[in-house]
Amino acid sequence: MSGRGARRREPRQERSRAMVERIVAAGRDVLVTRGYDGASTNRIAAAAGVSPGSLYQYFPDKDAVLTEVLDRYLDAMEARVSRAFLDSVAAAGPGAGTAPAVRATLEALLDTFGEEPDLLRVIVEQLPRSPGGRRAAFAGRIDDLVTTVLLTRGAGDTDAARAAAWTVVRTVEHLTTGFVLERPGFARAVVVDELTALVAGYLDARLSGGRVASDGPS
Amino acid sequence: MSGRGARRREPRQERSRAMVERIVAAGRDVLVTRGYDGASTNRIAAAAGVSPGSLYQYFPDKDAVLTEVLDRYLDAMEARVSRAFLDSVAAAGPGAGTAPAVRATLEALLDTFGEEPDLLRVIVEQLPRSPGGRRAAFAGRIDDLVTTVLLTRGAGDTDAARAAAWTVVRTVEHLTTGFVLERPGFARAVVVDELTALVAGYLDARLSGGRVASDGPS
Amino acid sequence: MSGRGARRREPRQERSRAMVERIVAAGRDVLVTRGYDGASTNRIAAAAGVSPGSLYQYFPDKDAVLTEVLDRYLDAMEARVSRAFLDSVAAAGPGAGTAPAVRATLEALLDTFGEEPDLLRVIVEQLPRSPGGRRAAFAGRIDDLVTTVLLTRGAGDTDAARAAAWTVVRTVEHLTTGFVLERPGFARAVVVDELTALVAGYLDARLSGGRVASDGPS
Amino acid sequence: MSGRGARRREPRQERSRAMVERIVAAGRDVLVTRGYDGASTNRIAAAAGVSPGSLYQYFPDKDAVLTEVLDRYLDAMEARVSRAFLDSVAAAGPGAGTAPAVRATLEALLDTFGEEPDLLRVIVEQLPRSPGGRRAAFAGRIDDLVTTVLLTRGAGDTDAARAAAWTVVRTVEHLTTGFVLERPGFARAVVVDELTALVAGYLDARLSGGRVASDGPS
DNA sequence: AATGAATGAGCGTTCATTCAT
DNA sequence: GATGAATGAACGCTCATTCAT
Repeated sequence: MSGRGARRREPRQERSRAMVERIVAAGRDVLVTRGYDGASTNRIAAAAGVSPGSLYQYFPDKDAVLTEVLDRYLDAMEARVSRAFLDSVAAAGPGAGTAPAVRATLEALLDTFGEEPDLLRVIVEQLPRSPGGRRAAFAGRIDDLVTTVLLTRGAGDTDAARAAAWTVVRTVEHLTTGFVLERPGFARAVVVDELTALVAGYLDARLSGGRVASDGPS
Repeated sequence: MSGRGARRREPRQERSRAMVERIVAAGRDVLVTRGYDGASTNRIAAAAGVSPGSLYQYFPDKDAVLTEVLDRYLDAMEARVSRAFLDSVAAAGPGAGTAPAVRATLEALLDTFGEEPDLLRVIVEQLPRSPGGRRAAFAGRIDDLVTTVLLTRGAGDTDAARAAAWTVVRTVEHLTTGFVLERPGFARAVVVDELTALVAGYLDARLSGGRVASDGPS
Repeated sequence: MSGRGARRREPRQERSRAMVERIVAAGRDVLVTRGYDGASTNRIAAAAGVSPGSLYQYFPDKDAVLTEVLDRYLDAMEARVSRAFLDSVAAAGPGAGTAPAVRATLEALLDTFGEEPDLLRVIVEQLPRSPGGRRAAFAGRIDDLVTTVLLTRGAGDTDAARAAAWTVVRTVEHLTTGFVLERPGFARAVVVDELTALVAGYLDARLSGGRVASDGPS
Repeated sequence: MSGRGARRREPRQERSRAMVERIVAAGRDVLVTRGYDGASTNRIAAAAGVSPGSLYQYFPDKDAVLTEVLDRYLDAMEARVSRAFLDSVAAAGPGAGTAPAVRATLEALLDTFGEEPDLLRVIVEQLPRSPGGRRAAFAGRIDDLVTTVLLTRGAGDTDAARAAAWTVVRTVEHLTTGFVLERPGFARAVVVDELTALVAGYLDARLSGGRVASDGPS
């Protein structure tokens, strides 16, 4: 995961595609069962029923395999999160506060993260993050999505919306995954309530009257 | 970084203490310059101007060196964060909202995290986190601190205070480090404003009237 | 040499088999030239003209290489010793005393041990013996062989035959190897005579009249 | 144990002598409890309550310590074995066969070897023997002793006596230690009987009529 | 004499990667 | 393409030995 941006070659044949699939699936399994340190190329190739040499036919190096595993997880996440967010926004309608949409989004997120906690854990706890890497890109796209919605909901200028989006996206991402992985001593309903209060309160203030900070900005 | 709690021996002599210092400093440097994977014992020893054998007179294994580097960083953090938080609370006084205290704490946090961004980066991005490890313990102690203050400020029952503390601590931790490491396209003052709005709004609602969620709890 | 029974993988190809041969041969050479302590994996690999990694494709650990060297020596020994013993017994015929058979066996043994005295020396002098290890097993099988022959020759009960076999096997093994390794100041013919007298006298007494000890047993 | 003949310096002072004692005692203990591979200089020094540097004040290298441990064991053995042998010879008187003396010697030997089986085991199974080393010298001195007695009992020429002594000494040594360490499935009394028959039969033939080998010498 | 901190060559082993088949 | 044997640099760590104090 040394952020060199190594990508796999595009397979041209059906056979090749199947091989890539097996390798990625094996990479995922080995990653989950043996951890990042145990995810050696030889082990992944063996788990895929493929020779080490073949692995290198499709992936330039070890990181590329794990990057692909991560990419797929992140792509699936992004699709579900985007959809859940947009559905929630649509369902809540324009009139009310943001709380219903936030709450619905949170529920969807917790459902999603809870589905593969083992993979989530190894990604969050063991996979090195590269500064300009996939996770940053992922978050950046969610930022854009939320920014757009905020702007349509009457947030002030673009910069303010971006800042607000950056803030809530990271907050929600970190606390939902944190809840799933830490399993702190309170119920899921509690986190949902708290996070809804936290985020909806913030967004409502941001959207209605613009600047709020009663103690004056710095 | 296997949280088995391996600790270095207590040095008995000034000479020994100096050696430990050199090794820890070298560990820090190598960690920053070569990353977690590049932080081999031989490299750390060489950077410290010391033989590999000497390293093992003071540290039982490789993890112990990096754990010590992390511990020192975390201990310093905890001291500064705790102090900044308590000072901010005291300075703001009981009457006003929480915004001034939150803002002051955030400023202190950003100052602190901004001092060694390279080390912060490698810690956040590359060091494996173990579930019961030092970083969890660190966060747990900050949770306790904030919980206590919330209770003295009129939060409801202990459980509610704990949930609120868990929420704001993770939010503030993640967003302040995120700002320092991501360098998103807006100014520090903006994050401070946004985070102050986010957190103070949440806490004020939590402290004044108890449950707030206007859309009804789940 | 930790008798955990680690065995090498079965080579699948001719190429592989050749590699195993080279490694085992190199292990033998290094063992003989540098001694047990000098028989490091890297040295063996280098002597075999092979990388350390290759060694570990065929042997699970260091001990497995040396165990294989020892096994081959012992297997060859056992085959030759068994054959020589049985041939000698057959050639001597049932009527006469045991002396001719004993003498022929001794000659064969001294021939055999004298062929690779360097390897014999390092095995006897430097290789750790584990109580339940290969050497014990080797001796045990020879014990069985001799026991069987003694029983067919009219030894008393099984227990007596086992004790007699145990006695003569160890005696012969130790004195023949001792002669080869110590090179005491007398000729090979002398040892053969003395050992023949020692063993044949004992066996003849045991086989003819049963208990002999004229001073009375304890 | 590389047979380079390294010896410790002679201590000149009482203090020094005490230190040597502690080191040797610690060497013995560590050897027995941790085996040959576990008997590192640092461990021995620590067990002796002495610094590694001090150990090297009295012993030129690691082997010298273990050699000293072995020497003391061997010296004690030699004293006891010699005495037992000579006492047995004297007690049996000149008239009878050799059986009573052999039997008494065997009993004494088994008593002696049985006293510290742990140390005996590690010496026999793990300590490298050097060709011209202490154990050879030990056996050589016993050879001389037995040779002398055989000559006084009417053995033929010196060479014949030496060969007979060499033969019986190795036989008795190997089988008595073998019985103690192997614990084969029969009683001590059985080994005593068998060995007595083996050795006494041989010696009686050698002493009475000279050459015996009925099948003709080679 | 005595200490014990310091050394550094060397150990057994792994694994990302290559390349002859 | 696909294989899998082969590579070799590097790893974490040990320990006999030295030497400044």
